[in-house]
Amino acid sequence: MKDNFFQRVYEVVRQVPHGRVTTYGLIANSLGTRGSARMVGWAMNACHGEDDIPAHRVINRQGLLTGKHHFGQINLMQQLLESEGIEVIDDQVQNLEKLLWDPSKELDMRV
DNA sequence: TATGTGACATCAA
DNA sequence: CTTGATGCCACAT
Repeated sequence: MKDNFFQRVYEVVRQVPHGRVTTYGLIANSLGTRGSARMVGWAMNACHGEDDIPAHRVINRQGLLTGKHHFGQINLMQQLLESEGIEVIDDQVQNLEKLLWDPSKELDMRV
């Protein structure tokens, strides 16, 4: 099982640098499925069955912690981000463009 | 088999 | 500027 699609998403998320964040659209874009950012979120929904998936580093285009509700505890996601040195205010990541990590750009996923 | 849903993104009005 | 509607692909029922 584990379609390559999901594994790809997990792998990218795992490779997100510490203290850095990425967005669903960016991941979806790097996967080659631009616009299907939902699949990234959907994959994350299944990330509970995976091991170490820093889903808290994955946020939406607005830098909003949309998926915080799925961490089991709403404050948890913000706590984790702040713990990494990321400034989060009102469930929103500050300096998003500075912390934003583009896998298709920073990561050479030629294959 | 078909329908609905989903942690989003983008376009149009 | 804001709000609404559509698309995307995979999974669940």
